[in-house]
Order: sequence, then structure tokens, then C-alpha cells
Amino acid sequence: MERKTKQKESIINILRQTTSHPDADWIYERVRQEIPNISLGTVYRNLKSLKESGQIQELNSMGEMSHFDGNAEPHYHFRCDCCGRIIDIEGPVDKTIEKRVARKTGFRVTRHSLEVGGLCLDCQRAQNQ
Amino acid sequence: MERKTKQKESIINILRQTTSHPDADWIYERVRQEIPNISLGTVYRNLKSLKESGQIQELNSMGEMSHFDGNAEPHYHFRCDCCGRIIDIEGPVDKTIEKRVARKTGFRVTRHSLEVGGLCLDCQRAQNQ
DNA sequence: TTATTTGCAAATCATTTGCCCGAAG
DNA sequence: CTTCGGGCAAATGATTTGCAAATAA
Repeated sequence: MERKTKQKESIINILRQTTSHPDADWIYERVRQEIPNISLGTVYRNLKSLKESGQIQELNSMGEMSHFDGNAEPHYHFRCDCCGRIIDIEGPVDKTIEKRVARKTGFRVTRHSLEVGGLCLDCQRAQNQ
Repeated sequence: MERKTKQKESIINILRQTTSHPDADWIYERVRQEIPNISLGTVYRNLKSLKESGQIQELNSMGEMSHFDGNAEPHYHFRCDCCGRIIDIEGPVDKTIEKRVARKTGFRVTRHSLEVGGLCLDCQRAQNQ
């Protein structure tokens, strides 16, 4: 099971080549340049299976539609409240957060995600004019 | 503007009386016990306005539908990957995260949200059987 | 061959909106 | 009064799904 298809290959390549955390529709338009008759449903199905196999991440917060991240390594995100862009934050992920919560609550903690928000550089500039 | 109505009163009271982070539909069913002919659209409209005025928080992540939190104070959340429950995590919010990101990136950082995930106590027990 | 994936279109599901009426200020 | 909020139903928009045909293994 888990067949290799040109559709899936193309989707993961596109995702690996961008750092822009695109949504399903953007990916669809991009793939269409290589496979013009691919359907949006196929894009969704492949995004789902790539996510389940841990090859990509799905981001989504505050009533926004899902965005996808070709970088499966854990890392934090910044979301600009003005332009909506999502930007990776460099720097190490603090695994001690999971330990602290586990100790305090007794829950088995296996993941955490941190999103910071505010204004990106471009939008700060735009605002000062 | 911002009128006081029995619909909005009822919704915020319900939200203040629970720690279960319900979704819009659960709230709708609850309010209906007090105001039987309220419409779901009204629930959504009021949740939106309560959120915009900062009286409640909206939570939503990973392709889940929105959940609402009557506690407007900043705090972190635990989401159980098995039963889907969202549980408040006590303990202080670390505002230095925002400062660190701001210093490193130059972005204006005004908020951050942290969600940890794993298995809650009940689901751990259920799994060991 | 034969099980999985695709394309297509229709279906779903949460959420939003238009419109007209009733109620708050 | 006059304007905002409510009820209802229809609209929207992202995502999922059913199905027959295509394709990877």
C-alpha cells in the first residue's frame, strides 16, 4: 500500500520548494502547471496522506483555512495579523514544555505547537505611512 | 452600538459556567433550553461579537471546528488526541516568548498561543486495557 | 491481475449572509 | 422613532466522498 504517483510526487516537490505555507488551492494551481487535468480532490487526498505519513505538516488556526508546510521538522510559526502570511521561526523547539505539562497534569504529552502573532516587517512599514 | 440582548446574555452566561470549551452547536443546544426559538445564526453572530470585544476566546486547530472559551484571560490548552477534549492548563503564560521572537525577527509580536497535545488521563486508562 | 488512486461532480458541514420584522435605546 | 439585533432560510466556501475509469505494483 502507499503507491507512488506523479500527482503525489508533484505535490510534495512543490511543497519542498516553497517556504510560503500555501493553502490547498494555491498548491492546486501550482500542480496544474505540471499536470493540467489534476483535480482539486486529488490534491486534498494527497495532502491528507502526506500529512498522515508525517512528510508534511498542516497548520491552521483561528478560523483560517488550512495551510501546509513542506518542512516536517518541528518548528514554530509567526502569523501576521495584517497580511495573513505565515513565517517559520528559526531556533530550537523547547521540548521541556512537554515535560513540564506532563509532570504537572499527568497527561501523556507527545506534541506541542506554538504560534506567535503580530505584524511582519512589511506590514509595520505599511502602517507607518 | 453594542446592544444588550437576552440572547447574548444567555450565551455568555453559558460560556462562563463551563470549562469544557464547547463548539457552536453545543452552545446552541444549551441556549435553546432558555430561548427555544433562538437560531443558530444568532449564536454564531454573538460568538463573533463576543470574541471581537475580547469577552471570550476562540480556539481552533488542525482542521477541527471552532471551540469557544469563556475564560478570556490568556492561558494554554491541552488537546487530547484520542477524545478531542480541550483542557485548560494552569500556570503562568510566558510573555518572554513574545519578546524573544520580536528581538530575533524584528516583527511586532502581540500575541502567542501554545497548544500541547497527547493523551488525557481517561484516555490513558482506556488504552491500558 | 487486482487493489489503489484518479477525475469528476455531487454532497457535506461549519459558518455567513440577506432580508424583513421586532425590540432596545 | 431609528437603528441594531434576531429569526429564518438560502448562500458560501473549504473539504470530503461516491463512483467508474485509469494505473501502479
